[in-house]
Amino acid sequence: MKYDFSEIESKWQKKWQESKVFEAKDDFEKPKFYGLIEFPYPSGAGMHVGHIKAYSGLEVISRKRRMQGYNVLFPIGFDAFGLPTENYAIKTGTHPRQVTDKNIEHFSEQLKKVGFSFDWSRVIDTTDENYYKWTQWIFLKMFEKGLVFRDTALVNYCPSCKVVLSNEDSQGGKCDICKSDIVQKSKDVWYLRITKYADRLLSGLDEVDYLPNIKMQQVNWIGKSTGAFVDFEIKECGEKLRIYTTRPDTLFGVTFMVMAPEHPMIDKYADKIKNFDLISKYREECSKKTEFERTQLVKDKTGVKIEGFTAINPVSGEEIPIYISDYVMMGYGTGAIMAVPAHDERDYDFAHKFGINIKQVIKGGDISKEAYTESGEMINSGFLDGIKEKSVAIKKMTEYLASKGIGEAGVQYKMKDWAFNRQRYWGEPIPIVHCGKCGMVPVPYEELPLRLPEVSNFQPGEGGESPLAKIEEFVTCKCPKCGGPAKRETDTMPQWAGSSWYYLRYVDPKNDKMFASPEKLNYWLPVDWYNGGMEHVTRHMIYSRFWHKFLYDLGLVPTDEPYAKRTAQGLILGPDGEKMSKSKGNVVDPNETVEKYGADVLRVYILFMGDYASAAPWSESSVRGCKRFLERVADLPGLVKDDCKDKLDSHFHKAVKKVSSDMEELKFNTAIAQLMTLLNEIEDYGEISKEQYSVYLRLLSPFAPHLCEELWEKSGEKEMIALAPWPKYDESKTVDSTVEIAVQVNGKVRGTVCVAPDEEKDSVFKKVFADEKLAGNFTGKTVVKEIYIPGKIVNIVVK
RNA sequence: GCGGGUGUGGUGGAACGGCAGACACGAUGGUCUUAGGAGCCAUUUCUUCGGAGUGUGGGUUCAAAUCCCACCACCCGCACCA
Repeated sequence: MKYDFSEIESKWQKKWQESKVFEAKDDFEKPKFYGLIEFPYPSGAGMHVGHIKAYSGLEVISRKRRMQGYNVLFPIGFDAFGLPTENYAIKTGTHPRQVTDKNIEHFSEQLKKVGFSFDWSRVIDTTDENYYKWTQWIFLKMFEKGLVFRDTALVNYCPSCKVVLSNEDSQGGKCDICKSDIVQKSKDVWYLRITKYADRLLSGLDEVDYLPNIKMQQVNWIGKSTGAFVDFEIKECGEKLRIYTTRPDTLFGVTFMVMAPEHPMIDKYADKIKNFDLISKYREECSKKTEFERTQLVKDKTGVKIEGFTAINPVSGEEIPIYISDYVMMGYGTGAIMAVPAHDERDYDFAHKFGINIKQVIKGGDISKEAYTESGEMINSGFLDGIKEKSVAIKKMTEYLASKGIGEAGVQYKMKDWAFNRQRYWGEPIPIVHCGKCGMVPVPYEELPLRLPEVSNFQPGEGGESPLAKIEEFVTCKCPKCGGPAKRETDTMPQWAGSSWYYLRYVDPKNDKMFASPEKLNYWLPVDWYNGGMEHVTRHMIYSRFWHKFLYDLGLVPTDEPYAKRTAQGLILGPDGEKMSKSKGNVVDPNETVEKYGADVLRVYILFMGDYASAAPWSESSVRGCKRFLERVADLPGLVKDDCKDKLDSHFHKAVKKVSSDMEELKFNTAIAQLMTLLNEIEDYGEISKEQYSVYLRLLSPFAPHLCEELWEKSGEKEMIALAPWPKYDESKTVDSTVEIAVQVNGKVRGTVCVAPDEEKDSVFKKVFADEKLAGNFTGKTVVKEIYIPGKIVNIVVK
């Protein structure tokens, strides 16, 4: 058959759309499969090959599930709020709404050309007011439950985008969007109290099936540590300075203490500090330091001794000096530490620079050279002396602290509360009203959605305030509580808001009474399999797990965790092996491949190019190889014979087994390789039965659906292959009647012998020793040991 | 620095502790052609043809790419988290 892919592909894309085969049915009797891919941000640049790889994995799984008889929900939507669209709108003077609509249309068209089996009847758009109504609704529920709070804080601020960023969006001190250096700025910030869920976000990981590296990253991100809080009295003012430590066992080794520059006690007792001028100067220097300086100068500790403050070690009674230094941060623990230079590298560096005494309390290492951070026998530690186990010493000290009322066991997390506002136009308005009399008042639920007003200028204000602040009609309003004059909040939600619950909306996208009906949620949740990029494993995933757990606590969703299983695809690198980027000029446009080789070739190539979870470079010549493969498949009908012998039968049973299981394990490359091998075998043999042909097409159809539909139809089938039953295999038929196994002598392969898979040992060795080619290996030697693993190998040890 | 991962032909990559290099790409030779960046056939880890080979060096085992120990290189997270 001539393989006219463009004709075949447009024909079947049209048929799929018209017949609605990929629309999920709310048939609660059928077993369900909910496959989720990360919905794209519809950028003006259009689709990237990375999108295709990200979607292809679950695309083939979803197609397989339909063939296995599942009711499949494989939805698509658009995460369309966000800065790039807004920046483009500012640049071109177009409204973000128009930009978004145009981009979504363009994106949809491109996705359809690849033949993804998405349910296009459930498309969602986070910027649609019928969608963001519910984003605001959930926010108000959180407000109601005390999970939303406002605070003035030093925030990560991007001077270029003029926007406050969360810690997650400013990793490494760079803006996630424009890569500019972040500065610290004092601002009013809305927070979501995600830390309240820290422990459950951590323990919930035990119940889900995420790839190990994904779990690990989330565990790291949450960053739980256990230790103790200890109170040190300050002699001069009598107040207790509370610190957090993971090493209470080293309490006897404390030789100084350090406070963060922003620690409130410094201002509180300014009059008692003799060198306050010096301290103030140091604090100023710290606030000016860029993130770069702070991270690059880690080894070079700076600080100032607080003259006039002396702390008292609560267990030894020793008097110890207190310093301020920016190696201690206000944002973690209590903003103050006990320093044990003998057993902590950072404290050691600091003590070394400032000439502070170093007191060893754990035996081992060489304290004159470096801090000893391993475990060992406790010394110079009063009642802990002689203990060799770190955990025992920690336990004993913690119990002692608690019994004396000078401390207690404690837990800390690296994860911070979620800064939840942006001073931008293209986001969900925060539905809160500020009333002089009543304070912060939520917009009543029945007034949702709180719509974005029409604005002509999307440029943020110079002071970093939202463009909404300039719209008088929007800002001025009545307090929903007292009816008095009030002002609306003008900040909008961050991009991560809409994506925190979108998988819930897919279940019931047109519901106007609720974000989704309980019956439908009950049936479809949890998401059975979620695939996406590693870059979203810490931010988007943790945020959405948090929202989900919140909704679960309100009884609004049926499961504690949203995603039962999570995998991640590897990057597609440029042909040069580098990460694709416009500046390197190594970006591959998927549309060109579709035009030139067809969507089926593109799909097969992307899944064949390498291990799905690893990065792999693009290779156009390999794309051509996949084209050749499909062309040969298109010629397969010529080999179909009615009276074909069943010589290849076991090959087919093996292939069904391998392709089926490889797909489940994300090993699409070897699944396709198996189909290639089978094709080679068929061509070598020269004929194939009608039934075998049918099996072959069904196995290949998730990967190359257009071509397989066409061949399927040509072979006389009336129904689409998309709903044909997935082939089954017979385990007993995957085993050959004879196998050729290797014969090793002293571990080296010396020949082979043909035996039955379960042949008796005696019989096998009779054949081995009768073999003329092998005989030379035994002459003049004594057989010491005979090893036979049925179906695998023979190894003979001789001397 | 900490955490995780990877290391196999010219290339992408296969390989439940059991014949390393499946499947492809590329290359070489042949065939068919006015032509070949098409198709088909053959060869393709290295080799002094004895063997040697999965980053390096040890170990466990009848048997190691695979398990254990040490080291080296690269990639990805986090980064003064007390």
